[in-house]
Formats: sequence, C-alpha cells, structure tokens
Amino acid sequence: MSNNQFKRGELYSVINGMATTAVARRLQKNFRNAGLEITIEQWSVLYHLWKEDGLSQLELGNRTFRDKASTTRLIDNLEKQELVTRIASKDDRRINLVYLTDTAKPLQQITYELANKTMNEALQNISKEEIEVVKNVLQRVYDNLTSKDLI
Amino acid sequence: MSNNQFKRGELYSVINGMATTAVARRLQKNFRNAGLEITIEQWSVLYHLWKEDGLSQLELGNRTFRDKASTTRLIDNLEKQELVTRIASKDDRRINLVYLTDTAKPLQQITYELANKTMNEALQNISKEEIEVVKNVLQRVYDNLTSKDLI
DNA sequence: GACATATAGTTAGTTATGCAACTAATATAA
DNA sequence: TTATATTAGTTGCATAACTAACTATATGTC
Repeated sequence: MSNNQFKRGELYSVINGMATTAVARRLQKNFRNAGLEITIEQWSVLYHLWKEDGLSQLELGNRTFRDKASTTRLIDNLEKQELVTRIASKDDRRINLVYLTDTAKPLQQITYELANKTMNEALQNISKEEIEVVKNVLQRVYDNLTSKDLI
Repeated sequence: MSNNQFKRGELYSVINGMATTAVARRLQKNFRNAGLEITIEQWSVLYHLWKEDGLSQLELGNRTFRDKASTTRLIDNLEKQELVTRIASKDDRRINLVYLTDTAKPLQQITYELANKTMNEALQNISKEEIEVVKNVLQRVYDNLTSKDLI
C-alpha cells in the first residue's frame, strides 16, 4: 500500500516520542531549579497568551493541541495560582476570554530564557539544516494525520 | 554559548511534540476501531515483552523510558486485564519478572499491523532519507539530555 | 415566537505521568 | 556478624490526558 514498511525494531522509537519527553522533562527541571512552580503544560498556555492575550478557551485549546476538557482544567489550575483570569465575553456569554494577571507578566522573560537554554542543551551539535528537516517532517506528519479528519 | 538561538515563534512547536501526540492519538483510535481495549502505553510494554519476555519491571521502565513508579502502575493495569503476570525472581526476590499471558499473545500480530498502518498514515509522502534524518536527530537530542545526567 | 440544532465550557470517570517517601531484600564494610 | 548502604518495587500526592455526558447560551427555521 505504501513504501514505508518498518522493520519491527524501528517502529517503537518513532512512535514513542522519547526525545520530546526528554526535552519536556529537562525544561520542567530547569523551571524547578529556577524556583518556578509552573508545569510546562501551564507554561504552554501562558506562552500563547503572551503572544496574544484574551483568547477564548477553545482557541487556546486549538493553539496548544488540547481538547476543551483538558483546557478547562489547565485554566482552573492557572486561575488557582492567580496567573490568569476568566472573563465572560460581552458578545457571547458562552465564551470565556482568558487574560494574564500581573503575576504572570514577569514570568515571560525568565521562562523564555529557560526555554531557550533548554533548547540549546537539547540541540547541541545539531545543525540548522537538520533542525529544518525535522521541523518540516514533523509538521507534515501532523498534517497527514489531521487533515484526513476534515473529509 | 551555542549557535542554536531560536526565534520566539519557533520555540513552541519544537518543544510541544504535536506530531508525536498526533501519532499517538491516531494509533489509539486505530486500536479502538479494531475493538482493542488497550492503551498505547500498555501496548508499549507488551511490545517489549513480545521482543523479550520475562523482563524485570526496572528493565521494562528503561526500555519504555518510564520511571519505576509509572512502570509499577502500568503493570498493575496490565495485570488487571490479565495480559501479564508478575513472577518474583528466584535469584533475587526484590525483582519481579513480567511475563505475557496466553491472552496477550494473539494481540501481537494485530497490533503490529495497526501500528504499521498508523505509521503509513503518518509518513505519507515522507522519504526514507528524511525519516532517517529525523530518527538520527531525535536520538541525538535524547542523548544530549540524558548523558549529562551521568556526570 | 417556539422548537431543534449547534457551540463553549464543565464535570465525571479512567488512565497515565513525575516526585518523594516508604518497605523489603540484597550487598558491602567494620 | 552486625551495621550501613544500595536496589527493586510500591504507595501517596498532585497534575494532566481523553471520552462521554451534561449545562447554558446562541442560532436558524418554520
């Protein structure tokens, strides 16, 4: 059917995502060592709000590749830590717009530096060209698996 | 320090692992559609036992990149479903050797086919050379982040 | 305007993850 | 041989994931 037949031993490492997991763990560790209490999942939400504040929960879910139930709970926890607040949209009261608090704002710079540091640790001795290939391939993998759902 | 400085917008997609997540979701969906009740995490353990039965929990944790607590619970659930059994090692009674049951054995062929199908879906129009680059880079990322822990 | 449908978000239930503290068994050192 | 340290596994606690069922608001059609 396709020419991508895998030898048994190759399958697992591709699916497993061990590199992604290792990056996530290292970033979490770097956060912890810097005294930051947030999880990388929480950070992924803040990351998008720093780029554009006041997104709806659904839009945040889309941008962070989460379903709405997961997004709800993540924002519950962020709200508990007083990093974001939910404000119902005036136009459509079904919609919660999520806004950063003043507590969250100073975290932007330091978490960005720690993320950058983490990526430098992860990508030692890997060339820009290789990184480009990886990013390109992973994007196409994602597209292969999500565009079909629309048919 | 390093030459791998990322533009802000590039950071997230690399760390996020959206492609890995998409592959995992698709594989889970393909399992479900085939009437299989197992999670991909459970499958990842079975996968290694099919290659070599009777591994210790610690060894299974190493091969599936999990800590021992996660491994314990995963095997709890596999045991509940009667897919594996724990047998204490005669040489060292601290060690649990994990063995496949007769219930688990017929799953090997079908899950392998479903995993293969999933990879074919994921890797449409991606060349063998590109896949090689990705595998190689992800392995080096993993090594970059784990070898340091040994110092 | 009333009824059916769609949308945004929440909740319940199950599985999985990581860390830290713990138990039991084994190995090492005095 | 007794005390100490190490190792394999378990348990408690917190966060997070997905599915499915639910509530509340909005939209569309007759």
